[in-house]
Amino acid sequence: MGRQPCCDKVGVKKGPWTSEEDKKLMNFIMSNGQCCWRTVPKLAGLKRCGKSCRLRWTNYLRPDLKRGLLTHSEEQLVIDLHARLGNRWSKIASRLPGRTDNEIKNHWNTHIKKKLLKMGIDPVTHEPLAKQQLVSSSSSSSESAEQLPEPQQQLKESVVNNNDNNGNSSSSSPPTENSCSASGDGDESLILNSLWLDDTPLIDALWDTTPTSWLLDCQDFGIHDFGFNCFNETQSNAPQTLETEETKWH
DNA sequence: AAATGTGACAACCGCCGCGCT
DNA sequence: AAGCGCGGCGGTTGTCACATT
Repeated sequence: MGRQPCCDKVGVKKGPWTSEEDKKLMNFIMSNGQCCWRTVPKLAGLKRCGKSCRLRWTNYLRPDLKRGLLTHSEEQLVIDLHARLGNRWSKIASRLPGRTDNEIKNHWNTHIKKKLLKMGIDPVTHEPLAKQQLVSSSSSSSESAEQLPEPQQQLKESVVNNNDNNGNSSSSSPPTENSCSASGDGDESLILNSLWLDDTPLIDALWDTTPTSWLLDCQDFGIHDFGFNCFNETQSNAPQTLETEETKWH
């Protein structure tokens, strides 16, 4: 005999939350704290599944949440962490204060993924698409027919090297990019250890000192057009960008 | 101005690991 | 020790808003 079910799916409301429901849930959590989600809907007077309440709270109602688009620095950080961790959105989110896994996942799927594809980078493996085509010539996928120009190859390599340095400044063997893909597992424990042991705030600290910001700098005009001058400019502007964009969103 | 297409985001679904009974 | 539910996670879908034709 285990526990009682989280909710008897009969009479459980679905769909978008109303402001009334939000208020009830918010009031309940604020006065009682987060505990035992199964009982929350009953005690808070909600006809929702406990799971739904938890999701609503963590993704929307939590007072420490930032709202609005991810900032430049956050986006860069997400890309870097994704290269290391794959689709482990909760792990990625844990490194971005005020952001939820759902939010980051959505942003990845709607923004970053497309940007990387546009730049000729596979959003799953973070490898240049042209390079992948050489390896697996059988794949005639039409996802992106763009060829990767030479300069980007060099830049991409700098990303790889940079990632290695960031996460593994210690003597442990640096992870390969393939080991970071959603399916790959190889040295991930090492990667994770190095990430979790590193308590320095990743935003700004990680990216402002690295050449990887080229990824985002190139996003708007396409890979064929970028110039290298943008690096220094953007790096020096990054902190301001972060600040201004954050204040822009309530 | 209306119809259609596209993008963005909130929410749901199903699976998994852990801990409780 | 085994079974079961809870909480958490990642993938997917639904819906709304905005852009384009």
